[in-house]
Amino acid sequence: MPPENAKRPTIYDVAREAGVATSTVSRALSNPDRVNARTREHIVAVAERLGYSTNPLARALPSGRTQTLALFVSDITNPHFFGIIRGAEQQARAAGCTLIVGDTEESPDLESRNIERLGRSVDGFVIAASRMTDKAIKQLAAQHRLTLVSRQVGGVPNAIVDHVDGTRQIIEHLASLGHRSVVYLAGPRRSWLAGQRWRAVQPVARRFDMTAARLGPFPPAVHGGAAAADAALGSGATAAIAHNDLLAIGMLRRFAERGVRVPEDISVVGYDDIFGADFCSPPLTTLAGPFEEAGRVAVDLLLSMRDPVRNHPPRRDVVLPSHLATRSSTGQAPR
Amino acid sequence: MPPENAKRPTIYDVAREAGVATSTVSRALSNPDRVNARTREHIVAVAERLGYSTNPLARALPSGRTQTLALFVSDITNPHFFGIIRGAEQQARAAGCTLIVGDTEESPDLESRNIERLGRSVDGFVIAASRMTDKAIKQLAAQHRLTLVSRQVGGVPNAIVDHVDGTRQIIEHLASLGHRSVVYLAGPRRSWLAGQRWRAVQPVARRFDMTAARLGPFPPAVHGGAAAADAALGSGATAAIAHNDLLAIGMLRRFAERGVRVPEDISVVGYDDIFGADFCSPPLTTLAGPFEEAGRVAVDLLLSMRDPVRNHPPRRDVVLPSHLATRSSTGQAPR
DNA sequence: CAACTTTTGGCAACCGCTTGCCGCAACTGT
DNA sequence: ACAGTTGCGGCAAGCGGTTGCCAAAAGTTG
Repeated sequence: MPPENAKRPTIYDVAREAGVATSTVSRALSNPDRVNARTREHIVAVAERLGYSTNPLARALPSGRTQTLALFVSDITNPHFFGIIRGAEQQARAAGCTLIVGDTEESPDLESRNIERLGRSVDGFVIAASRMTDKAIKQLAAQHRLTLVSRQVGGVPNAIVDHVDGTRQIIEHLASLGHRSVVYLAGPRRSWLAGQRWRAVQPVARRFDMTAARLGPFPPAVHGGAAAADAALGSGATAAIAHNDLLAIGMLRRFAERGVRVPEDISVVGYDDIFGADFCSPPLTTLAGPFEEAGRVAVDLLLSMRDPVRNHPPRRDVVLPSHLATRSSTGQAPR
Repeated sequence: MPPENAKRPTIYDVAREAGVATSTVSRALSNPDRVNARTREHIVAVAERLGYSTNPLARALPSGRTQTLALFVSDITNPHFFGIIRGAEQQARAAGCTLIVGDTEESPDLESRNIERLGRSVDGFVIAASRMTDKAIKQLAAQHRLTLVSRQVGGVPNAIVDHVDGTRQIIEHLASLGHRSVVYLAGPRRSWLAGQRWRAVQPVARRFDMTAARLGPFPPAVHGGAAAADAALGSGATAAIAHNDLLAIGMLRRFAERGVRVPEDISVVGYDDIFGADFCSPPLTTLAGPFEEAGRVAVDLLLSMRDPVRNHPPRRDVVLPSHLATRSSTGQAPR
């Protein structure tokens, strides 16, 4: 028996069966106040009996509203995005929307191509950790409803976790442990966060009279850790700040291989507090943040662009607080 | 400037501009052989110039084909599903389809509700690690195109990793290390895999003259590990097989807390070989499998249901080979 | 050159639902 | 009792494509 063999009932079937016009059925179902309570009940009962359910495509065609949102993440295999995905999905569901999750595999091209492709069938986009240029984002934002996570571009609503303040926390923590020289292992060149973080490292390091160097870029994945670890060691710094936890974990592994003790010989810090950061060895000191919340906020911003509320100017640049999860990968600087 | 203010050109605009009928435009774009090469080129050029792109919704309405597939996983925060998601997405993209990924949060209700909700706007469903009953699945499969990952239900196409053989590998490995008693820490009652695995444990254990016990169910997450570890210890077994790596990692943590040495005091094995299994401490022995492939196959099966090929009966019950990733969490049985 | 086949393009009817506008009937106030 | 509201339901025109059917044009054949 092939599926879908029996045609599903339409609004016409319901109308005929209930002895009313299709418009009445439509209104009874989606605009309840517009029709008499008695008729509505009757229609609903008939619809129920026939097993009617409205076809979202047909509904979306005239209105252009699909009740669907899309979320793109730069690497779906990075547990960091879990929180964002789950938060976004919850919020979307709460608003009666479906969420499409897509992986753009670190490719700005794939980002814009996906957006172009889905443009008509989605009410808006959230892009997490976009790898596109500012210009490309602005251009896309002029054509489509768009919000960002972990990225700020003039005029485009976004939600970020405060990594500038977070970086301050990291440096202060390292300073308090007596470190005088720190190295930042950078993420991909296209990553906005990578630039921001490095820019945040410098002034704070200066304030604490530490030397700071940047190395990289490295692929923001575990396999990038080996090269990063070797480079960090070569730099002579006593503390290493990795672009993210994936990279940090890869570094820890490499250090273990080479017999370098963490934190006795070198301290390591990551960003994101991903799954695994608390049980790698040694457990990783890392900057944690409310990423689930960031996902929720980004969807909220998107929905408020779609359904603008009077006297309620859309928020932009929502900054969420971060905090340092201090674990054993950081310790007293070797003297 | 509000986005979407300028209406996008339709097929009518292109037709008018090119001086042909809409049907010709439609055919030129989607059925190239049906129109003269010269006219086609002209139409394509005009379409290009106007920035026309076809509205997928309008296209989907008459045909019922949306070129969209949905994948539901039982817990999107379990890294195990990464591979499946990525594989499915790649295959979907290769076929020109969009993939919707949804999290059903271990709830069979959410599974069926989601399917009901998306039924009309999607060409088919893949469910990974479904928590629904056989009956519910069969019923849904009669109404919708549906394939499964990590689940077998009579008649419904599916892709699984061979956990029966995998379980044999686990037991043999433990037997070879001198273990005589093993305990299986079960996953959720609704998990089909949990049942299958336990059923696979028994005969093999018997063959090797080991005693086997089952405890649980435990939530298949890190936080379920504490209770599981305590229970395993209480059972007196020298080896513990956890329902999945999340649970196993939680157990390792609890053992560490309680000062129980792994593998000296007790050996631990998991399933799935997730991100983190190789860097927890001790690194986890676990059953690995080609899950990315499983995701790909499930999408393939789905597509072949949608576009049946002559003399090409649909495959079902695709079984992929598994292999044991042996690490330090298993060792000689204590005498 | 007539008769016949094959291309090629147009007409118009859907696909299933929403919504602006209209008219009827019941209700209101004087 | 009559004109003026108001509430409720129906008509029909879209939304933007696809496609079966048909006719005109072009090509083929004897």
